Amino acid sequence: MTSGPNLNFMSKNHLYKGTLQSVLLKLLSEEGRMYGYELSKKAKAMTNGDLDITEGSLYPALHKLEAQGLVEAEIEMIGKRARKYYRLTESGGREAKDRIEELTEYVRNLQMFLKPNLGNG
Amino acid sequence: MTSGPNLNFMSKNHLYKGTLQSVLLKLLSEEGRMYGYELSKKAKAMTNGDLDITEGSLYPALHKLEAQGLVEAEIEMIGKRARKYYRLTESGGREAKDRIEELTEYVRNLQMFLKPNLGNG
DNA sequence: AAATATACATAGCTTTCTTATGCATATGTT
DNA sequence: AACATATGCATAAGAAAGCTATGTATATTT
Repeated sequence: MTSGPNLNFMSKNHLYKGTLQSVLLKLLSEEGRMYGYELSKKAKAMTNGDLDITEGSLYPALHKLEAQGLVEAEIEMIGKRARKYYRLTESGGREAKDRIEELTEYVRNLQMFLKPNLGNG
Repeated sequence: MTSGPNLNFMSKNHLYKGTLQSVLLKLLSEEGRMYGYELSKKAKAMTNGDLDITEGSLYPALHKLEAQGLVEAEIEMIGKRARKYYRLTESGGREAKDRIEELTEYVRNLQMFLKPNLGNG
């Protein structure tokens, strides 16, 4: 690496704390069926490279969602490699809807907080 | 209170995880000089009642900001009661500016994430 | 061949926040 | 007067979330 240094230091992940489950549910509710690695890449792409979900967060989070009955998994072999696809359960679908609303309101509130004068604009 | 029950249960605080210091710095950068209790009330008012900064979060956070040299405190007696006013230091002012930018970008990214099709609207 | 990307997983740690508790004064209600 | 609520600060103990580090293995690119 002579020319392009890795800019992976100083990620802004800390702000996303508390949003991870909601983010995963949102993606699954749109794409229908995704696997872990795919989820993390998609999340990153959709947040301008800001949200870098590490494996240490991602997989435990997915397992937790599964344990809560919000998603269900299915392993698919791609050549010799196993891929674990997740999709929302019925209750997961309802939960996703709620979480997305909650996230949306949260964003609206943060925006109001940042620009109180433009709150109703 | 016979008619209006307390709706203090089920706060949505969890989403705000990671934003507390930034929120405090933002308020101080606008108001110039505030005390703890005032900060928590103002934050709540500015987020539609959503962000309820408890004392157990608030005071340790302020102490940490002080230890980092970002704010400085001054005790003022109101009658017999002590009030601790905080204001940004010079480096705190710079930090506040950075944090506010970061928060703004974060909100922008979350919004893009929630409505990718309206991203450039 | 070596490096990087894909793909999953878990243990241990740190940070952040919540709950619970404590103390004290001021104000409003009955 | 008594009681409840609001104001105002503080800390200890615990929970929750996420990060770092590590492990394993296949696929692709250089």
